[in-house]
Amino acid sequence: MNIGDASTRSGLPPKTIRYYEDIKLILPLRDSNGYRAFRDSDVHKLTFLGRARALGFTIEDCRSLLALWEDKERASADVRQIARDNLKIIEGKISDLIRMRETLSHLVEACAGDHRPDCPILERLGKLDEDTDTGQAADKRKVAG
Amino acid sequence: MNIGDASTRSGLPPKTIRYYEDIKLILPLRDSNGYRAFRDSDVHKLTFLGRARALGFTIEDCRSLLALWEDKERASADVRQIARDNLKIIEGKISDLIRMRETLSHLVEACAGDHRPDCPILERLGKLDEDTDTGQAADKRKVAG
DNA sequence: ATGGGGCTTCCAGTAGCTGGAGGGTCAAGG
DNA sequence: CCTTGACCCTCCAGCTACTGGAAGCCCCAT
Repeated sequence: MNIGDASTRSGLPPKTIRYYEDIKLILPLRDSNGYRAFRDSDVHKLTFLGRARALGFTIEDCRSLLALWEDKERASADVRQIARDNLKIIEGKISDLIRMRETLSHLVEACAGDHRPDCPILERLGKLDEDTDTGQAADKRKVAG
Repeated sequence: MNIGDASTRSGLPPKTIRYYEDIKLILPLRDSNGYRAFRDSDVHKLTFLGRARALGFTIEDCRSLLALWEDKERASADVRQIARDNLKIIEGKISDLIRMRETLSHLVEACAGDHRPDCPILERLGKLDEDTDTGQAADKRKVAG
């Protein structure tokens, strides 16, 4: 199976598949003409990767999950730990984003949005006195986006 | 004022400040020794930028907002439009992340997390039959993170 | 033989910084 | 006057997870 078919079946773009080979997440065979030759097991892995990525797992998480997936002796606790860590990260991003949404939606509502220059949004961003810093919880964490 | 003080006052790391100068968000003066010389207005802009970034605005948004902030003839509608677009993006990210959290938390709960290899998480990721793709809504949008 | 699509590699760029090397500057202390 | 240490400078590289594009080979149908 060539990369085009593997792409269709796994739902991942060819570019992404080549990238995954590059970083050694998959190791497809090669035909004599140099074309990648995907086995069903490769496609299966790609599908796995697509789903894991869609659930927010990083590439390195995926590498670990894939190894655990292939290890029939694995302990489910290992998998669960990775998933829980990811869940924590996702929850952190959600609360950061919700805080942003709160602030931003209040500001948007407060802004007349007409031809006049008066704008609570800019006032808030430029205010000198108060500490209007909105990023308290976003200290170390990379805020989603 | 040197970059260290500007950093302390604005809350942004020196590296970030240099980067902002690099991409021309700010244009501090220079002392004869080559050190950047920050005016109060520069620090004020940096603070503005820090707050805008904390609210999820992109660098290019920030550039526009800064221009509007300086333009005393601006229409508040222009500011509001940028803020609303950002709000939409944030809301999209939130719903993607909430979908991920849903799926992931169910899976984590379903997983025994012990020494045994049975694991619903891996089963779900590797399943062959059903379309368990979780990323329907995340098509084009870059899912937060 | 020619055309078109698919495949290959490699290079560069995206966003928004961050880390580090290698070196200049400045004020205080000995 | 010299050293020490905290600053500051520039430039290059790297992070995540791809994506776009150029240049060129391969294969099949007409």
